[in-house]
Amino acid sequence: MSLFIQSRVQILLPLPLGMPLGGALDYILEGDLAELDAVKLGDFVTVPLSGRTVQGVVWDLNPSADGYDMAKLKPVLSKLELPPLPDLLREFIDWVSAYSLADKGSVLKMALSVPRAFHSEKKITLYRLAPSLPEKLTAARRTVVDAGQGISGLSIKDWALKAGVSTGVIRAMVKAGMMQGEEISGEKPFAEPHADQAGYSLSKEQQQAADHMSELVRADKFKTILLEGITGSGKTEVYFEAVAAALQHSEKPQILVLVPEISLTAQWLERFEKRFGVEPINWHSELTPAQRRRAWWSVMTGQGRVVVGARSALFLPFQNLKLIIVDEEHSATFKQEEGVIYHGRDMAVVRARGADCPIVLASATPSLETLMNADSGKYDWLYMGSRHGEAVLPDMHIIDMRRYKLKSGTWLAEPLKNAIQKTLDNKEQTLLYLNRRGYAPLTLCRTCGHRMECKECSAWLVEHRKFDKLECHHCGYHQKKPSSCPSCAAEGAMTACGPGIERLAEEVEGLFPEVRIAVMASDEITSPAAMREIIHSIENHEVDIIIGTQIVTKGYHFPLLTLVGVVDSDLGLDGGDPRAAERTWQQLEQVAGRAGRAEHRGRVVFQSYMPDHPVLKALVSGDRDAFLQQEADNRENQNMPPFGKLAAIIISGRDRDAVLTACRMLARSAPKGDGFTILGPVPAPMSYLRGQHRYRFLVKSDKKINIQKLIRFWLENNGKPKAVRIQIDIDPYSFT
DNA sequence: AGCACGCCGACT
DNA sequence: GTCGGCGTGCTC
Repeated sequence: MSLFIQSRVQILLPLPLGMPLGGALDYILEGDLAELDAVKLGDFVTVPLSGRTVQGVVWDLNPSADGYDMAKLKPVLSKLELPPLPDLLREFIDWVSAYSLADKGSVLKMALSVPRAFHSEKKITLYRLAPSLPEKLTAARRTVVDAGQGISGLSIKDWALKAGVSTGVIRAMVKAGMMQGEEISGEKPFAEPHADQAGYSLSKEQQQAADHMSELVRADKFKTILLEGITGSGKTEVYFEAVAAALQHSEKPQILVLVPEISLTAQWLERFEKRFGVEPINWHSELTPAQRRRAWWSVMTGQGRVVVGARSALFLPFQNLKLIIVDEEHSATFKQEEGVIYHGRDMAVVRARGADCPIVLASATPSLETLMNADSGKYDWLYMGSRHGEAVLPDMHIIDMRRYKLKSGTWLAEPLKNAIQKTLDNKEQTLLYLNRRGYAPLTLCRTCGHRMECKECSAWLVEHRKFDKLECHHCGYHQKKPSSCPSCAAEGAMTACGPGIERLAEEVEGLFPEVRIAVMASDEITSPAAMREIIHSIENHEVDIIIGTQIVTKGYHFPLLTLVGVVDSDLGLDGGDPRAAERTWQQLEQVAGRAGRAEHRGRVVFQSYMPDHPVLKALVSGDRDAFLQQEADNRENQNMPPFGKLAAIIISGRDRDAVLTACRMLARSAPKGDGFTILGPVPAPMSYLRGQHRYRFLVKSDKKINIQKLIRFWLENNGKPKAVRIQIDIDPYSFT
């Protein structure tokens, strides 16, 4: 009779099934699956979808009956024998989808980005000694029994290893019934971190911050803490104490540490291992499928303790999340710009609120948003203003480049060259910072002025002499450098313009022929192992001068590094982006922080053509507060975040006319009202990217307006524009 | 994401 | 004539 019980359920499929309502699909539960409690929220099921079978997650057990035509519904085919997706993760997915206006299926897809995780799950068999054993045993079997007292479950291989016998002995014992096997579904567990071994000796300031955080961890409640510590103040060691507190405070706690670029954190991993005795669980996009499955399962089963990962780790199925740390919280890398567009730091706070656990935002240069939340008392604010140990803050000054005439094709002014020489004489290290990969950012024809541009993007092609090519940094397109001008055919007239770090390295080699140089850029260092190697060679003083881009700003600590030269401090200061100044300040402050982190006093030199710019003045005078206050005032006057809300709507497509038509349509139907304005359309910052034309609207509103609702209303009251894609970016990161 | 449907170019 | 290119649209 149970055959006649039927009920409607909603199943969310990990597929991008259309915007903006694209939610779960309706199916019917029938037969055994319709029995009471046979299927629960979060259960994994298989369902038919346009002729094939797909996996999905039960999202609603009692959907309103007026949805999809009941007669057309198809049945849920089967339930997979798996634990359900945790409630908190389901709620988080709902929240992220509602906030970012990305459809739920896409968000679920991120959470389930585990190849074949619930398909062919690994089975491992663990063995234990049988409760009663014969009196007489062979010598080998005796050693196994002696070694195995109180051991509950090991694989055959681990038993053999433990007892020092061959696997044959164990196998025979299994066959003879002296061992009992239990088949466990799942992956090999990760080692447990040791929280109780001694930590570091902390300064009084560090200890206070650590104590405060540990107390909040023990309080076991949602709370956001800004841990602000100047570069070199030892933030990592301090938040490790909060991690230790979380590990000690509860049963099977789980801890998430978000870092900006996981593949570049070799030093961080070493520090973690030193403190906790084991490696943490890594989560990032470059894991192999097997690594990914193992990490996901360890989190899903509650076995995994500490995960360190990129922003996507927020979507792991934690069972018992007790603490989140966001390291370098100001970092732009936390903003995901493709697919589901979200800010990892902001979503981390939401995740912590859902899990009702504390979250620590750590940075030497916190974002304006975070500082304002701390200032208003919404966040707890811990400040560490002194460097750990003997280290003192570096001495900073600006070189006014207008006073020096540089030979063409060179970028280092006299005072910086002298400073480098002096540093070399002292047997210390120099870091030259230039945030430009490649040899030269522009190649132009001296005869006709033709510029080498990407055909698919509105960007110049950057010369990479090392790889003998011109490359687009936006889409990856590359070609050989032409010997004659593609426009006027002039021979040998193609000229490199402007500096990239390769070219800077060339200049340095010319000036100091004897020195050992390391060039650090993302295209040179392609693996964590390569990074580790280069870091070690710097630590071992096998390098005198480091020439690097962005990636050197990430928390490295080199005791002998005493001089930092910022080759072009003005990069990124022009252009109307209101966030440019803040970003440049953060970047330069971070780079400057690399200097003099041990007993040697550091020195930082900024080369600039705009020495009076507020960013540089703030850096040199150390008067951060005045600078940030001015930034805050600017934003307030323009009603920009965090004072008002902002969203970008990007219309893109291969066919420019279709894009413009869609824009006109949207402009015509743009809602009007109080408390908000819709600006645009204008060409987006990269108006032609990967062969896609891109135009943008900006929606700017007061804080009290529900900007998501407004955008939904607008887009839903519009016919579906043809042949274009509409992307919504809530809280866009760059807003020119 | 798949998969079907559909409307234009060069092949036995 | 038809094989097949991939643009467009739909899936409970």
